[in-house]
Amino acid sequence: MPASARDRLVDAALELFQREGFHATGIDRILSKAGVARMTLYNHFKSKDELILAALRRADERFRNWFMQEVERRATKPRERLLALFEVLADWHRRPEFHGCVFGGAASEFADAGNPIQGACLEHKRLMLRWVRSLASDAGAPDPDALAQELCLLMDGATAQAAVCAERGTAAIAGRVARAVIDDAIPG
Amino acid sequence: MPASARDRLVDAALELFQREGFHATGIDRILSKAGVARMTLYNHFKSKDELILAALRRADERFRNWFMQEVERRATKPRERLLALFEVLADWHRRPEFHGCVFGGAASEFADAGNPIQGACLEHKRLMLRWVRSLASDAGAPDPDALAQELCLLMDGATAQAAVCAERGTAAIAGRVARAVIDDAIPG
DNA sequence: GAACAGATAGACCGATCAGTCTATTTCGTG
DNA sequence: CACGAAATAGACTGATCGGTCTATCTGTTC
Repeated sequence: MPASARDRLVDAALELFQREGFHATGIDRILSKAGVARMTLYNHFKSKDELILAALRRADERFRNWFMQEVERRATKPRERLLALFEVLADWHRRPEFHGCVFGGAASEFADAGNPIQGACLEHKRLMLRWVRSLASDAGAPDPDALAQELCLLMDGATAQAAVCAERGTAAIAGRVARAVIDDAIPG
Repeated sequence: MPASARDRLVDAALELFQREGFHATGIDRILSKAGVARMTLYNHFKSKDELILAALRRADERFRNWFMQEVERRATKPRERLLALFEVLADWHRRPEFHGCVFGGAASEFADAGNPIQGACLEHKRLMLRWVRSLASDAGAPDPDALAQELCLLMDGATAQAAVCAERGTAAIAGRVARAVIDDAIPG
């Protein structure tokens, strides 16, 4: 069963947005990449901004699912899962199609206050934070909220640096700091 | 003495680029904001990309000078200067015109390989890293390079988060982690 | 005052932008 | 087979894009 026109649109849009940015990607490029007619797009989305929102929603869902599965696959003990965060992060950064965090890019291209695209970026970060907090809680952190904030900050820093530098060892640096932070935060 | 047409162009361009992004900012908006004629721009720069490069060069120079001065003003002892990094960072994030790191935005909008704009972003990060390394060295860190990488990663993480979240307490979290990292890295 | 350099306004170019509309075709369901 | 929904190609709009060109004007400096 081939993917629906709508799915192909969102996939094509997401890939182009990540690779070339949002404003730099024209509707025509998305259409030809998805192999879809112009009116089909506007039957499913009332504007490019709505397509952007759909693409970000898909990016969030896909990325978080992948990330969570990878962490669970690599470690079972809660404390080791916190460390595994940074191994999975390194894997992501090493992928040839890695072009930085698409939510960071979206937030910088649509920084006008109250833009719903901003909200989608915020929601993604919020969901990631909540998940890391649950890991921190499982690991017995006395203040799981603080630990999660610190670990998410380290992940965002490594990703931001990896997006600018071709050098991709930033996740390892973040992981090194994370180990100290975790050891410091979790008794025993 | 009024600023030269060229200076006004670069200033106007930089402000618009930071606030609205690079592709989203048209030449006409820059011209009218700078109060400069169209041909004057193209007498000084052969293309919009060259204007972008000039704006990034100015951003780098201005930001680094301000940051270094603020750190030096706040602390004299080398170790305290490392901690002051995150106070100055917090000040930056609190500024009403803060819209994230313009170099991160540029890198995400011009991610095509070999783009000179990428090079300008890389150079900025490289110069910041070098300066932090010299601070770490002054503070007696046995491995100033590693400490500087960790601190820069923390700064980038705090800035990336502050750009997405309206909540701006991220520099304080990074500073908290930084203190532990510094205490761990520097003997005594 | 003459010559020259730099800035000016604004018309103009071809390309592309997001979005609309029509007319045709495809295809699963009753 | 017939109906209707969905997708198709492609023409079209008005606006804007980055960039070029000309003709005028302003302000130094010999």
